[in-house]
Amino acid sequence: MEETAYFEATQAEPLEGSGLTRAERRDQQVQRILEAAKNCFVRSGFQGASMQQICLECGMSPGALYRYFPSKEAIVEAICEADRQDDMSCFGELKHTDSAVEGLVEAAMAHILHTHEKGSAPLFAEMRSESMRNETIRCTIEGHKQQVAEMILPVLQGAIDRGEINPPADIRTLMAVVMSVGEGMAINDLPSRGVPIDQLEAVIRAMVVGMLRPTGGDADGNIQSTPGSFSSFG
Amino acid sequence: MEETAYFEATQAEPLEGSGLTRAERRDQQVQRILEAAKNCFVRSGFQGASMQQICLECGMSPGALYRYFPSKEAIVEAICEADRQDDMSCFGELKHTDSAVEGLVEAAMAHILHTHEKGSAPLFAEMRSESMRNETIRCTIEGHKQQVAEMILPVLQGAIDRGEINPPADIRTLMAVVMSVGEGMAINDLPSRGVPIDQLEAVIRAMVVGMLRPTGGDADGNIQSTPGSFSSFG
DNA sequence: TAAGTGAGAGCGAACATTCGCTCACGGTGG
DNA sequence: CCACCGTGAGCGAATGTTCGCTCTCACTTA
Repeated sequence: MEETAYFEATQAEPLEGSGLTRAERRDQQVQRILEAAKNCFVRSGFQGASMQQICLECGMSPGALYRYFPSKEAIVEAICEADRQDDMSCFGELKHTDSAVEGLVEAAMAHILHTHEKGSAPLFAEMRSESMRNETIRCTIEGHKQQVAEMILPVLQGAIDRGEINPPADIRTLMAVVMSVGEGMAINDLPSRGVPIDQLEAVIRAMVVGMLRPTGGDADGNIQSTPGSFSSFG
Repeated sequence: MEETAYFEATQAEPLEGSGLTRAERRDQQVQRILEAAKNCFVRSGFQGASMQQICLECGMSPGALYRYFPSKEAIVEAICEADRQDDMSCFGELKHTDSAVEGLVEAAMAHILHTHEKGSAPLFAEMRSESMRNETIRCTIEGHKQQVAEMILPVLQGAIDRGEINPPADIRTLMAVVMSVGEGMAINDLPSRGVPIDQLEAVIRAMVVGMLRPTGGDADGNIQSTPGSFSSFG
């Protein structure tokens, strides 16, 4: 039906027929609706926001809006899909890392900062609770989680196989905890609460080190050496 | 029969057990409404659940229900308040521990298991997203967090002062991360996803050890003290 | 003890809104 | 000319809440 093509050209210039294809203009309108709906959903929640509010926010009549989306639910789904796809971009560089600890730390920090900058924590919280009762959104979220897990897992498994890390539990449990922890910190948007980034990173690194237990030679893992002799053998 | 559903549930039964004061009966009715509303809210969300659904669930007419709560919002607030108060019970024993690591691990496990058994993760997710736009609920949640923080903080601060632990960041950041991590794991309800409890505890302990850096412990996370721990190995 | 009383409990139809959504119709670019 | 874009009044259903009513029961009074 509708494609949620994700163009960087979010500069939805007001409706001028200035040299735009019909398809281009259509995409532009879709984007306009999505952005307006996102604002409304953040403000009032999926169920609390009304179509009238969305119409008002994007300057369209109901009839016009319903030419682009068949229902309110479709808008919600499109927004969730786009948000999760955007969120995934943080984990792209995970493949190129050779240290499991640093890879996880970087991914966590990227995720936290990305969520903070985009201000998408409220929307994610909304998605999270909506997923408890909406099948489609649950699938969207679960699919996203699955994809993220499939990026993290080989990194950890590889490190285990090479003997670089020695986690205290099987990898399935480890993954579950890692994902939950990441979600908890992203949704809480710690930077907005005045938590300094470098301090945050230090705690996260310590946490990751504790969970993964890098064996002896973690060269690049610049763990702040403590005066109190923090032993790190496996 | 079907049409007089309200009458059947309400007036017939309590008449028998009339060893009740008016005030006692009133409390009983309030509880009945709260439980019914909780079910509805878990099923459909705060905004999605209608007063009619709640009325049906607790076997009362709208008129009767509105004698106990002035508005739907008041019911939501009462439920959030009760849920958070119940949630707090997990952290009561934190004072009696002498090991910061074991205290945190026990508190985390207690919280996770409590949330799992009560099945309150969906309600908490709902509260979490509602708190983004509802002032009263935000205060309820923040107040709860504050109280939990005030139980954890002195344990950590004491351990730092005594030189038992050496965290990689200041205690404010540490607290923020600990709270976020705890929330992330409670809300994800890992036991219900098949994560074994002992494995989960092992990872959490390793995580806590990593964050707190006990000066006397070894890298396996086995702390010598605290025989009262309900865990075996890590 | 018997009759009376008033406040509270409960019912459920009805209230004014608001909801998501539709449709007949005017406009416009290709 | 046709195919699309956009309008906005309006649909039926559902929303949270109210109100006039009946009934019950702990209480007073005779």
